[in-house]
Amino acid sequence: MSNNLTIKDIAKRAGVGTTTVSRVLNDHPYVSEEKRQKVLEAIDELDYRRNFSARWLRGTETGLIGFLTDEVATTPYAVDIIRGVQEAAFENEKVVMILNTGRDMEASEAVVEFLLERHVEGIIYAAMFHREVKLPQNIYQVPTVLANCFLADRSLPSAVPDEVIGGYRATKNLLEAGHRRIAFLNVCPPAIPAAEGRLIGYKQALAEFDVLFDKSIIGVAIEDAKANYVTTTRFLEHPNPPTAFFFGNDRTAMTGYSAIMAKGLRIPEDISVVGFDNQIDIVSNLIPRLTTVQLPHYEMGQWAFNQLLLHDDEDDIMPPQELIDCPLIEHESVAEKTEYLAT
Amino acid sequence: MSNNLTIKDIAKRAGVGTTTVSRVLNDHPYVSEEKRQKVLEAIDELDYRRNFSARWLRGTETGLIGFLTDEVATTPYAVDIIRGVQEAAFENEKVVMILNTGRDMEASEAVVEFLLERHVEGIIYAAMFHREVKLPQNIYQVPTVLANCFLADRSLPSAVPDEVIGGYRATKNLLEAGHRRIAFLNVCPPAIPAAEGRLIGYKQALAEFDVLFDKSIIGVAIEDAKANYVTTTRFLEHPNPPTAFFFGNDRTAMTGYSAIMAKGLRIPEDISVVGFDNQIDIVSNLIPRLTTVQLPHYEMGQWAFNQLLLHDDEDDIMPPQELIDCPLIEHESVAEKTEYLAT
DNA sequence: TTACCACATGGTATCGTTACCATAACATGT
DNA sequence: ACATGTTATGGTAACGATACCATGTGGTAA
Repeated sequence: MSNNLTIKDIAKRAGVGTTTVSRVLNDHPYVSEEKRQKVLEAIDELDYRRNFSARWLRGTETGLIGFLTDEVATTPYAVDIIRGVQEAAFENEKVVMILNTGRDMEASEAVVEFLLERHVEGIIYAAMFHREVKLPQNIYQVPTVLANCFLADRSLPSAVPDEVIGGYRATKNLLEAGHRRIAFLNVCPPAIPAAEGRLIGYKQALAEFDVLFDKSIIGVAIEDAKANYVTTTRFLEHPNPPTAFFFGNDRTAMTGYSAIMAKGLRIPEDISVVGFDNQIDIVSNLIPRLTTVQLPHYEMGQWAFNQLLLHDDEDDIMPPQELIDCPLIEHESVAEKTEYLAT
Repeated sequence: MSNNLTIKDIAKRAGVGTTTVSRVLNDHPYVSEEKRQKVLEAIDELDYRRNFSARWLRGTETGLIGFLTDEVATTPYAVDIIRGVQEAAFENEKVVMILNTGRDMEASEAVVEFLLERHVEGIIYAAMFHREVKLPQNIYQVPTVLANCFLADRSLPSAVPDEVIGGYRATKNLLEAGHRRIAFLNVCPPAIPAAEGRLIGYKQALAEFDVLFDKSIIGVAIEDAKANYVTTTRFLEHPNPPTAFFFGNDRTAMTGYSAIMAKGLRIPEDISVVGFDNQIDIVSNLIPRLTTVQLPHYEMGQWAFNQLLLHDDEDDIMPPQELIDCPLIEHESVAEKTEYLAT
């Protein structure tokens, strides 16, 4: 039922002034232990709850953080960004409003307006996949931090995955297992940071092990499983075929498994495989489970929130652009390639 | 920058009273077109935004809806429930606060308390998978609706998937393609509604086609890919092997693909497969794409929100328990089994 | 003794908006 | 002419919590 008690009610009940009640509620000093107890009892007995609207009205702070995204709330990929933000926010007594905007600017602007109307203290903008974003101008009216995306002019703080280290770790893992011919089905289009970074990491690892980069076993992973299947098959039929595959994402690795098995080859005995993204449902239901690289969604969310708390004061200094590590998650899809080690 | 304009400021600027401004803002009658224009101009020029805290303080309504869940925000499975709620809420000018609670009662109670402190108008409680839930007592202090879960005593409105029709559709699809031996790896434990319902649906469809229920090709799909792989293999080695599989979820179907292919069998030419859940990343990256049954997450979210809007007045009448349809999503993993049709 | 400070306490103005009341102009019906 | 109703308008008291100010106690240093 509607319980509309105010601090006046408990003040009366406890036989004190409203100010004293407020002091107890906010842990302010100058309240005798005796009265504090009385107030707490009264609160308990009447089962009173503070009205946060009134509270925030007085202080001009709303305690609201906006979480804006192109479509992250809709998709499973980056759900952990939300979790990261949420947990950090909860600890800081902030409330997160999650909204998604379409991709077009006008819709975004309207949603930002919605947040501004509610006087959010800050906005976190997250993208579903690591990419450059363009934001509506009105977002600058409130502190904003980006997660899993960035602006061309770097005018806002931003956290993105360190794709290079991810690509490096995946490749190095295969090299250390003795593989020297490692096919790479990179994500695409090639201009996006994931594709660029992972390729650099791949090359770095190869160079470290004195393996020449061979363009003929580099392909692209697109959003069409059939096409990826064909690409994988083609590489397996290469005159000098790879002994290992590095797939740009776990979904493609999954399709790759099919192609490899269809050729009568075993994983990892004949072919080793590494993926990227650590999509848990895919990774743990492949046989054998897929070794992959984790995208730091949770960490980006946490970083973004904490950045927002700081952001308040500092202003025109260069906004930080954070690269967050991508750890390797090892499972059973990589095996030693002893013949090569022997050479 | 901090822009602390109030309706007083625009009242002054427009040369009218604050009441008139408020009337314009809320589309109330009794404002001349002339003054309405002046006010709108002033709002535009000063780029004023309403303070929702003050607004809600006055009206006692906070416009807040709490979305509570055991772990849905953490997992990709039921993300669409959120989307359903969110979109309905946005249209109704409500703000959704998403929070997750652990499984234990004390944590839940604390999180509900957090929501109550903020005077939410209602709570939607969602579960990650369809199951019975127990809720902390304090949740009854505010209208609450359940999505993808239910209470033993049915004391709150609830929307759950119609598992029976789902199981029926999946099985019927295989029967219509001519299959008569259909292995079923049901979800488990057997006491959960998903397992019970789908089994009933499976039996119903068999009965309709005069096929006897054969316990020897019924198994369980557990959260261990290896074990499911073994189960699938075992069924394939059955003296009278199935020509089709109905897997209790897409993850298990995915593992099933591996087991079937490892036997040198083709999908769908030799073996037809149907899944359950419509987990998009799995469904569309299997080769061939998996025919499956959709869980109505989005619809449950929408239903729950709309129910909350109604719930306000009605009280002790029996709270509705809604069964929501599970449509079949057809892809390429099912093929005609003409031999059987010929018999 | 006086002056000053730390602690304790409550009254009240205030935050920005809207509900309510009061006022006024003008039209309509009797 | 007068009562009654519709439209327009603005002043002001709430809403509930907190910041600020005022007051009062007791203790300690000068």
